[in-house]
Amino acid sequence: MNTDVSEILKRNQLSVTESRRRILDLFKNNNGALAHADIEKHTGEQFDRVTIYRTLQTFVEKGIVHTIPTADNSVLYALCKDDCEPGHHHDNHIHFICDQCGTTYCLDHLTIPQVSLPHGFRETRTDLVVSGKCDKCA
Amino acid sequence: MNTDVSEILKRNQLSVTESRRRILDLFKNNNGALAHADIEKHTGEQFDRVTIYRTLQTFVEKGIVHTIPTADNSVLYALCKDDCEPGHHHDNHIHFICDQCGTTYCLDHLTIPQVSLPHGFRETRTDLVVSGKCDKCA
DNA sequence: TAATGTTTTGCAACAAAGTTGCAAAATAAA
DNA sequence: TTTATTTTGCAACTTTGTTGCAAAACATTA
Ligand SMILES: [Mn+2]
Ligand SMILES: [Mn+2]
Ligand SMILES: [Zn+2]
Ligand SMILES: [Zn+2]
Repeated sequence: MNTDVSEILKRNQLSVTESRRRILDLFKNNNGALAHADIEKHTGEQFDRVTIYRTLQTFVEKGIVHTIPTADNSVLYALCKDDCEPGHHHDNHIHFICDQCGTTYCLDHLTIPQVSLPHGFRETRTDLVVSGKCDKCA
Repeated sequence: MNTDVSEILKRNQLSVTESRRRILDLFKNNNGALAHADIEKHTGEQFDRVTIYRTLQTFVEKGIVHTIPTADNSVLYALCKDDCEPGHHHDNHIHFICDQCGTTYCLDHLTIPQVSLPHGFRETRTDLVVSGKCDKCA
């Protein structure tokens, strides 16, 4: 599993460091989305807060994880499963946030419908976030 | 225009205070969305930061304005045009955020398409936010 | 209009979240 | 192994948001 993670880092021209391996590993073994605070909890006192911020930022830039906007103004991060590239994400799937348990699901098989914008408007990114209760909490 | 604004406040069982009139007026004369910082700028040193926070919170609760989630983790507020009620918003329209000029548009005539969720998932709120370049910046 | 009760405001103090510069440590390249 | 490059942790700081409480503003009633 570590080799797996290291491969991803190398493929993206990133130095393989302990924090990056550890954080990427967390995403791999946690098929929901993670907030900055979640990562801080899971990694304990192991890494500095600043390192986590910078690592997440790097991962987003490289197209390894994508961000998910939420109604309550907290940023969530989840692994990219599509062929995302630096500066150009393709995670056009719907996200579901459970109000009860807090879990965020990447609904990979549900693609975001095409929106026909008013004349002159150019789309570069679309987020479709549904919140409510998940199957376990309903 | 002030009477207009006062009416809205009274209709929602809110005391008519200067800060509430002023802030609601801002929304009326600004048909995009406003961030907390925007309001702080427009009203100058007139009101305390805390008052603005509390006023926005009150407006959201009463269904006078609604929030718009953004990819960059900043909360935006916009006037409700539909028949929103306390604790129950009906602003199911698409939002567009221009990366260039920063303007946020409520695309009232574009309703959010129905999403068929996996079995057991219950929807309570759906946000569809498109970002890119608006007609003025394209 | 004036007196009274209720709500809202501003202040201060605090907590949480995020950013930046820089020297030390870790990693990659030679 | 040595050297060059990148990343990390620390400290200090900024920005954003929250809370308790007394003073001020507002609504109500007489
Ligand atoms: Mn996702
Ligand atoms: Mn809107
Ligand atoms: Zn749940
Ligand atoms: Zn624009």
